[in-house]
Amino acid sequence: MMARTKRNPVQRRESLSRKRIIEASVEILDSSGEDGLTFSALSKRLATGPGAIYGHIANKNDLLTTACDAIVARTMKDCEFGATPHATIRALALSMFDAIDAHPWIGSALIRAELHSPMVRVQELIGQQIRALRVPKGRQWATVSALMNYILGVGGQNAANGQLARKRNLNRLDFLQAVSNIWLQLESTEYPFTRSVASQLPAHNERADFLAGVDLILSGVDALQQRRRSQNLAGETGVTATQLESKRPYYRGSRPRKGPGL
Amino acid sequence: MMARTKRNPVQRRESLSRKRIIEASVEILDSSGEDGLTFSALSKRLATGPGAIYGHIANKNDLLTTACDAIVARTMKDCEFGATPHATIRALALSMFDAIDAHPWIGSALIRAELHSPMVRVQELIGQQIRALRVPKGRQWATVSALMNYILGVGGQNAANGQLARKRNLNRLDFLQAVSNIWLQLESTEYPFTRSVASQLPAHNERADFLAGVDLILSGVDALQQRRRSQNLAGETGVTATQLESKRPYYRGSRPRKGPGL
DNA sequence: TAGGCATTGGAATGGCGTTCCACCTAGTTT
DNA sequence: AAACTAGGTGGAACGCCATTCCAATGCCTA
Repeated sequence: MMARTKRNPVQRRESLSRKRIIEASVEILDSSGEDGLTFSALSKRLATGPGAIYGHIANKNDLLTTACDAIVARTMKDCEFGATPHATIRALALSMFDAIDAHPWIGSALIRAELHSPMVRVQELIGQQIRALRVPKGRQWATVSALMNYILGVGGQNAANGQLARKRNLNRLDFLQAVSNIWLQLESTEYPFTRSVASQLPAHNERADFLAGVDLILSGVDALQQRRRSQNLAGETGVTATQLESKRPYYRGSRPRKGPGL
Repeated sequence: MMARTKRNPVQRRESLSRKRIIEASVEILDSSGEDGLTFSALSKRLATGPGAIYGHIANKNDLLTTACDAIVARTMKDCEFGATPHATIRALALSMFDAIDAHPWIGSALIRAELHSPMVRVQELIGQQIRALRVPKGRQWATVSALMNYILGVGGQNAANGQLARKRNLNRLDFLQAVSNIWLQLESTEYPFTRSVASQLPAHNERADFLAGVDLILSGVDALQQRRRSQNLAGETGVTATQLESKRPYYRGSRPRKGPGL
């Protein structure tokens, strides 16, 4: 029979490892952006060939997701807990906002990521705070979704703006001015709101506005909590089921692929 | 001198046009997914060569953004207005949710889109409702951001799940079961919340939960409005400025590119 | 020390977005 | 009516990329 004892799956020299590959990927992503991460660039930096990398990583998606997860994990470990659930959520939100700003590629990587991995970390921490706020079970999911999507959405948008500005060789202010001008040139009859916001755009503070949104959602949580308490309701669903027929029979498979098992 | 009379910029036969190209793109995207849209597939369908397309479209990004915009514009035109701003926002949210579900590629296209175009349409309609609710100027932007990011974020996530399920040849229920199982296998000490939600996952109703999130945010809007009224404040900023030093000097250009002028 | 096999790395592959340029045609000029 | 011309057209070609393949390598086990 063959060897069954495999304490270490072979540990050669300074050999390749998933960890080393991810570290190198993060370095490349941070220095050269998303487009900079290619298997040839990566293998050059690791002094090897592209083929070797595939011994440790499934494909580029895997690479991006894992790199993203590394940053998210690090961010959430360093994130300070606040005295109250509200404070903790705000702290987490700001940490994520800054992390995405510092590593803009996270934004798009989070989308590509397949359900588990990075998002779940965020979901968990927010969820714990939501539980601490005694939000009823039936509403927890929607509440966490609202917060998580806001944080990742606005964070990603902000980062995308930064990348766009860099591509155009503009600094923050010039970029916002340019956007403002474009918005001001829209049809005033069709775009009254956008035009009215346009002028405030260059002066606005991304982080302050970002936090204001978090507070808005949190105040919604509080309001529903208070209403529930004063009415002494079970409040399990909380959904007024309006227009709730789904229009399609949902998805049904056609094109088979391989990919790692979920 | 040369000809200056150019009534039509030349109209050959059934000639190519930006419109025809976008229509064909949408058809391909809907039938074959995001990966199916290639310039060779597109030019084959249009009975021409890839080069001809570049006379009307800048690049693939342009193609995707414009196709996305076409769907968003159509969706918002068909979207019914409600009796109240709340009702209108809910109707819009559901319309977008369904549109993204029907055209899953919109989700990723919206991210790639460069600031203007599709997002602005959504932003405008929500903004108009927010104004109708008499939210003070200083809070409008954060409010619209919260709603828009929630709608597009959750919608995109839902669509991504659908695509993932299709790729794995699973129907909705089996897919949710699989995700639920993965979540249940997480460390119970580290992931108490995620585990607690996992069991509810297969039974949950995406659209109901989605709407619940919209209502959550709207209730936050209402709560802040009532507080403002009862306290009779101007409430211009509404941000309690905690931890608001930005850590980096923001972005500063390095890599020049070409691309169409903003 | 000898053998075996997982790891390695570079060459090869197929496909993509994009560019290039010879051709063609509609509209203008003579 | 015939020649001209500018710009739309389409197919070939380019460079780059993710991914695969396989011969060579070197570590572990026996």
